Amino acid sequence: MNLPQKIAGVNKNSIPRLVQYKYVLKKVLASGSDRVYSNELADAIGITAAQVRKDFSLFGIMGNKRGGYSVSDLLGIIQRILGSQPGQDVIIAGMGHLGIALSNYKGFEKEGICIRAGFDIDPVKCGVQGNIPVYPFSECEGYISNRNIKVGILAVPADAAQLVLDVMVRGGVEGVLNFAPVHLMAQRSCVIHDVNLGVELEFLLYFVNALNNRGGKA
Amino acid sequence: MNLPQKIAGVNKNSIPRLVQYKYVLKKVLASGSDRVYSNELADAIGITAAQVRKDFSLFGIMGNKRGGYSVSDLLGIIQRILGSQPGQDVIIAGMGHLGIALSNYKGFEKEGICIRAGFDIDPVKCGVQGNIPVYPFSECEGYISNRNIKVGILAVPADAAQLVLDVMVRGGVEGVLNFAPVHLMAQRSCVIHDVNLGVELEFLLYFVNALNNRGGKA
DNA sequence: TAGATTGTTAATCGATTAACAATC
DNA sequence: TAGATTGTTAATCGATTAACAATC
Repeated sequence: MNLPQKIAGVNKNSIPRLVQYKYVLKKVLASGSDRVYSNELADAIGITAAQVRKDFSLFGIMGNKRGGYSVSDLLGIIQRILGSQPGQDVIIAGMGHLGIALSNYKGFEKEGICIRAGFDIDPVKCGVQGNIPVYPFSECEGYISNRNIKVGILAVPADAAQLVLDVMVRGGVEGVLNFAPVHLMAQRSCVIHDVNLGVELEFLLYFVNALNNRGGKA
Repeated sequence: MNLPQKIAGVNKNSIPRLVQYKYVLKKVLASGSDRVYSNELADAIGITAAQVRKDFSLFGIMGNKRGGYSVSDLLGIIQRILGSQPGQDVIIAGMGHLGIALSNYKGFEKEGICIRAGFDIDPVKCGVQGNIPVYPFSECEGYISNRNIKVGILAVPADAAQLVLDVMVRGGVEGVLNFAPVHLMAQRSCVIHDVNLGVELEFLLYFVNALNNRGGKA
């Protein structure tokens, strides 16, 4: 199972934007202001004000016809929609540089996300890496089921990814963020969201190359 | 400037799929086969065969009404479309764990991509990290212009990102893969492609939370 | 040939943009 | 009030899916 196509008719593309609005709102709030306009939010993330209002409309978010939106109210509503509550525990399989980078990621904490532990087959990587304890991969399934972990990050090589996913799913994980460049299949119901860094870079290269071949040396 | 909206009427979503087809085709070729069917490609990346044929149709790629596609031919055509040629030089600004992870990324090399160097303000990070030389950030602009680097990866903290982008653009970069969680603006023409790992994780969390709130404890 | 797969067209679906009435 | 901003509807745009004729 990949991403579910539909959650109650919600525009899938609006979700990452809600997350971005949340980030911006926190900055605005920290800056002391409690009022924000749709065009300010739009500028802050590089979209149009109409898009912002449309997103809000889809989720029934209402502002004030005159005075924009209350930052703190809006933040609360968006956090509720996203399910951002304290205590969202996550584990990481594969503590290479990417795994460590994610375990160090600033800002997860203030979204209520806690990276609890890492797992690796390499004993050298076990112990403590950065902020989190790292255990042998053999303990992964038990850890997940004992602590009722719902989300895992897959940062292992491509050829190990399916096997590691199977272990995570057996442990009881319901969602996986997959950085391995392979298409995975979950045995049981588990949402898989793929992030392929190679594809992202090549996607960019396409546009750089395409623009050059238009202007110049094609 | 963010991603250009249109390159000659091409479906933007088909580009990352072309990259994925390329990966699959290389595997198939390595396995010794030189024939592939649209449904095989579809299964390998988790989409439908109709989507594969539609993508090909958009780029004028033709197979054989009976026998599918020649893997080697198809690979050549897709590589030409993507501009995958040897000698695509890339540099990285910010050699934290994410920067190092990217510099170690297997598989860039066989796509003709070469991560040439890293840059960091921290002298401790300079020298050699993994596979590439790391220079003081002060040398970044000169390096880019001297070596005619066209693409940069931004793996620095959010508050440094705009400044580092400005330097890269002054050096002559035409495309940037940005991992910093801020919306950047380029002075001159430069394609910016954002990858926000926090957003990706929260996007996944939304679906996990939403599915739970449907079935159970909402 | 008969069967299977392609390439393309038309239909559907979904997302974004534009426009504007409502209203504070 | 006059002006400005919202919330929503309609129009547009783009992407995916379905269907099927073409054909090897």
